[in-house]
Amino acid sequence: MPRVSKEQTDRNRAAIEQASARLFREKGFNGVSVADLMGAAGLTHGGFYGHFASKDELAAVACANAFSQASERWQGRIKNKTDAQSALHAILDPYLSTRMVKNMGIGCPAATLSVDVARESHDKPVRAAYQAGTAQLVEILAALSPSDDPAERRKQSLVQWSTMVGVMMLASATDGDPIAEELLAAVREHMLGDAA
Amino acid sequence: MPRVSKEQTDRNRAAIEQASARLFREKGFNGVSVADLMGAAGLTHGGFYGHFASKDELAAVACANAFSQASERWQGRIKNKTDAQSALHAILDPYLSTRMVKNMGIGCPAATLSVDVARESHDKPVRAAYQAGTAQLVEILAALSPSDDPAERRKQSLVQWSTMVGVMMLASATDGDPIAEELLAAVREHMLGDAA
DNA sequence: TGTACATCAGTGAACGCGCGTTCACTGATGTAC
DNA sequence: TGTACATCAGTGAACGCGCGTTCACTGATGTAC
Repeated sequence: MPRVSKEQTDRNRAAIEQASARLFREKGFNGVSVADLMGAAGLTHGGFYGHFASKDELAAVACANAFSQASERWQGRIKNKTDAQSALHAILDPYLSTRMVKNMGIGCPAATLSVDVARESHDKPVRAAYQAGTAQLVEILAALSPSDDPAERRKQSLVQWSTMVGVMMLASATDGDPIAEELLAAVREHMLGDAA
Repeated sequence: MPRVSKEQTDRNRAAIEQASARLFREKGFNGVSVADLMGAAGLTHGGFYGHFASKDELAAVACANAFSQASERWQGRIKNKTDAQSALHAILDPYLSTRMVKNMGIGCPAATLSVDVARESHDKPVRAAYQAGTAQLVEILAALSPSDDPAERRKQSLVQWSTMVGVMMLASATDGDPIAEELLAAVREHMLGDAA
């Protein structure tokens, strides 16, 4: 059947990256095999090394993509908001949701990949991708802080970020237990003034 | 060389559990083999199934132990504190530390095991252990809240808990980048009023 | 535009390796007398 | 208390399996004329 057109090759690579961004978040770097990833993209495992030098390299690409997608989604949600508070709400409301808790594959990569990245050695490319992605998202949050002082905005956004990521991971890990919903509700009320 | 005395058997089992509590946190459930665990306890892999029915069962035991140790350490730190604020400080000050960030093996199991647990299926014994441990620690925090309203104390403690766990994971994942220290400093200042 | 051929994306068997788990075996421990 | 023997904690080879990666091969794509 091979060979395949240049356009199809590009589409195949994109499909591998997209499947990886989802599956790595869902099952972790060690929880998905190269064959799984290629299968999810509709291919067989042997062709993998025509697209990527190693599974580690793909992990970095997939991580970067996951953060880029999150960043673009955030930007899209806030771009026609007139005040900082409603912009923050537009980010937090869908972020702090049961849907995100139940679907790690589409959830925040900062949460779902955090422990995987923390266990990677410091020279692995995926760490750089994670750090860059984190920096990107924190900057968006910092811009929405009401404070005049940039240092204060930065600090506030780092605390917010910690709470957001923490609650998503705790709620995922305790999913099925009432405490998961309690966590989400408490943080929603704290950050959104939400009664739901 | 075998067999071994009853006392030695108990010591061996304790050594396996202790090594597991550390290594699972450090490398994750899938990152450590049964042979690794037994080796760390000074034994060979074959004897494992005399102590535990499966690696999954040990994961649950190790998780429960890690939470119990954390809970006892917290209780010990607050037991001779006269007011709630200094008790909270006694818990948070060593918790929000670089030492904990750099040594996942001794770090908070709620943080280091969260994503591993989140990826386990709902009927795995380790999930129950994680949920019970979480409940234990949150109750300690809730008791230290200044509010009169129990529901308010509970909500505050859940938000605090999310922030604590989130910052530890984010700081671990970004360790080596300046943002890791920035995260820790921002949360310390937020929760402890710490200038360090 | 049509033909001949080189390229190379994808296939699937194969590589060495490490995994969780099983099991026949060993020999010190614990016990019965 | 001392001896004979059953027990069983720990050993290490072996099981089937899946992993990341390599590679000879295929045949449609892309190109040169």
